[in-house]
Amino acid sequence: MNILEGLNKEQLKAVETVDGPLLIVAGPGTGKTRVITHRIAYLVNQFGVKPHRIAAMTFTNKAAREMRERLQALMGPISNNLTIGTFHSVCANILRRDGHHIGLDRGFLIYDSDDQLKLIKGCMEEHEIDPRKFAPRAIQSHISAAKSSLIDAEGYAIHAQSYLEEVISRIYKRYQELIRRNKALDFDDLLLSTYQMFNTNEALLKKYQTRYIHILVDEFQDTNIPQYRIAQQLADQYKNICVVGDPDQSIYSWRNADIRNILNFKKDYPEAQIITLEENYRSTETILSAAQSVISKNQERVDKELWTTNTKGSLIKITEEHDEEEEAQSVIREVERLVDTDGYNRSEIAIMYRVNAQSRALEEACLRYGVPYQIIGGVKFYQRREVKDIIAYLRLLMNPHEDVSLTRIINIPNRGIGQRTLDELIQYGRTNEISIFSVIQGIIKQDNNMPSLPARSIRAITDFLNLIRLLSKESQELDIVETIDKILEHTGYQHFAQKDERGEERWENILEFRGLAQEFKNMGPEEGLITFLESVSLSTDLDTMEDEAGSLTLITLHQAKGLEFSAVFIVGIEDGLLPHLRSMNDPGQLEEERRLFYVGITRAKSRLYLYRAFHRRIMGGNGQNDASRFLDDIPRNLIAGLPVISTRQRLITPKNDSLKTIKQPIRLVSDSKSKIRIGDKISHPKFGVGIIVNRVATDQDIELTVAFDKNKGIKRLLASYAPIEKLES
DNA sequence: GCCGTGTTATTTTTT
DNA sequence: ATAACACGGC
Repeated sequence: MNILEGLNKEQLKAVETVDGPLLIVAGPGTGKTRVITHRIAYLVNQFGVKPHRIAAMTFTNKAAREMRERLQALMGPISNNLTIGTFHSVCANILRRDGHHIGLDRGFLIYDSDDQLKLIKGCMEEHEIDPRKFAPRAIQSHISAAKSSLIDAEGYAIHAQSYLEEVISRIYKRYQELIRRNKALDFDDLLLSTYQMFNTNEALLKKYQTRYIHILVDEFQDTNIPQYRIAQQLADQYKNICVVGDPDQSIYSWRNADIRNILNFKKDYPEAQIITLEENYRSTETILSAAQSVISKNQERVDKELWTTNTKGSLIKITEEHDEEEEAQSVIREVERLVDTDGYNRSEIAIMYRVNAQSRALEEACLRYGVPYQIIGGVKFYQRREVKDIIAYLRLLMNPHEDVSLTRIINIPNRGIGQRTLDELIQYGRTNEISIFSVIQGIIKQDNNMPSLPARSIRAITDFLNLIRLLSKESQELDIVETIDKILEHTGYQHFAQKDERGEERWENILEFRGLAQEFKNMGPEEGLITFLESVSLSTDLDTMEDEAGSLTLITLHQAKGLEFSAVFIVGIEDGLLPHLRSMNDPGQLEEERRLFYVGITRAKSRLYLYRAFHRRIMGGNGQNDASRFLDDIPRNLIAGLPVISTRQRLITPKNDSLKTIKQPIRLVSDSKSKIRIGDKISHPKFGVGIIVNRVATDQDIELTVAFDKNKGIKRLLASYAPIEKLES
């Protein structure tokens, strides 16, 4: 198979330009991934570059996985030798291998922002800083911003000016001490430490520089400074650095992504070639030109004219609804119409929104109409309490001196170690700069000067110590799944998890977590534990998203980047939400919001729907939102639907509920369904078999409450919509 | 040490 | 409006 086949002129040029620095500016839908993968395959096949001498960095694990799969198809199993991953995972690997040069333990843990926050709170407590005066989250983001600017704690201290910076500086310093003592790195550390290690160890850097002949960076517009620097470091020997990005899709500045990297790239490599991909293969002409109109309103932007030979396609439909519930219902009805009459598959359709909270109304509507759906993000799987508990146990087996995890589970399930006792342990640990685990060991060995505790507490901490010791010992010879089982067994976690009312759900989550560990089962005990914990820390919901056949996708605009769907619904296009309230005052941030909208629009292949609601419950209150200013930027001739849309002012509705009455015509409940009674057994294509536990007939429909399988739970469905069938009992 | 109630912040986006 | 969190009583 010819790798160069079927590429357009620019794509071809991008693939064939293999020498020296290269910037590929790739608009949405222009075949970016295709170019990257073909370029890699071309390097290997045409020039005989060994796969292990090529590194490609992506933004998400999902993107990495996709790239790997495509390369596998293109060049077979040797693709396994390529270095492909997110910056974070690539750096984690480098640090596992060579971090000992800067005193890192091979089994270091990776802290997520939750762990980070706990540690920061602990530091603040130590320094007697009132969390009401200084929000821990704010401090956290300042520290993160500092690290993203390559400023370490010492550097920060030197330049701290204001009182706030003074405070941050103290916390930063202590935070860094503690995170090191816990043998952990946070996300930013993964990058910063790698950069610093290379900076201070020339021989080591040389080793990597010599190895990697080609460096590729995807989603370059969303890289931060350390990431760019690392890419530069790695590429410094051969200068074959290829970065691919689209400034118009830069939406992560809040995570310290620095769009100036693109400008700097041109400055740092004046000899760099620049190739722009402008032919869009994804969207209809209508959608593309709407996108183009929206983005062209940004001031800070290099012009780029996308074009397509695709057909005009349908007009963009803009719909106004009264409140978020009606918005959700209206969306779901249209989704179902697309499925029923236009032959769309639900998995080809996505609903996108600005903030996760918006998913709720949509989810409820899906449940009511019995529409199978999957929510990406939301309460993240690894963030669930029960899952984090088990992770904490695993981390302790890795390193019992890790205080954050220890404090988390020392009394979970309850074993009689209360706050009082724990405080005592923490306090002593702090003043003597030793871990809580060491304090416990000391007390039990009856070392001098250890805090004295009531006999009852001593018994409790002794039991805990023995538990951890037993588990550590056992886990040395067990694979990761068996280790999890031992944890569950010795802690009695199953009973603990199941006892409260959401118990079954929690237990299901644990079993799912255990299932995820299976993948690491055939590794050695330590290897498996390290790798599994790393994978848990670095992967997100999006990565584990498996296209559940036939499910509608609910997703934030941010997460949707890089994806495409036949039909896209963007909801909540209102001032305050789609330019988000927090971004409306700052022109720079406003432009980022517009880019976010642009990203959403350009996900759509053939149909685009834009929704807004007049009323939206915001933090309890009842908010009325104006239509988004961005709607004005879509030319009217591309829009079907409301004729008044161009004047936003007119869209502010009177307070009455007149719109509420405009409802979908009543659907008749079919005969077979109306016969369903309480106690009947029914089956549902997605939820399986369930039993009717309640039945309420309203004037228009029959609402059924159905108890499904334990992991699906209880759902309320409308008889007219839900694709259910009565089973003979 | 545990459980309940009241208070408070919290909601932007995530590797 | 919701959920985490703190405080106080048992």
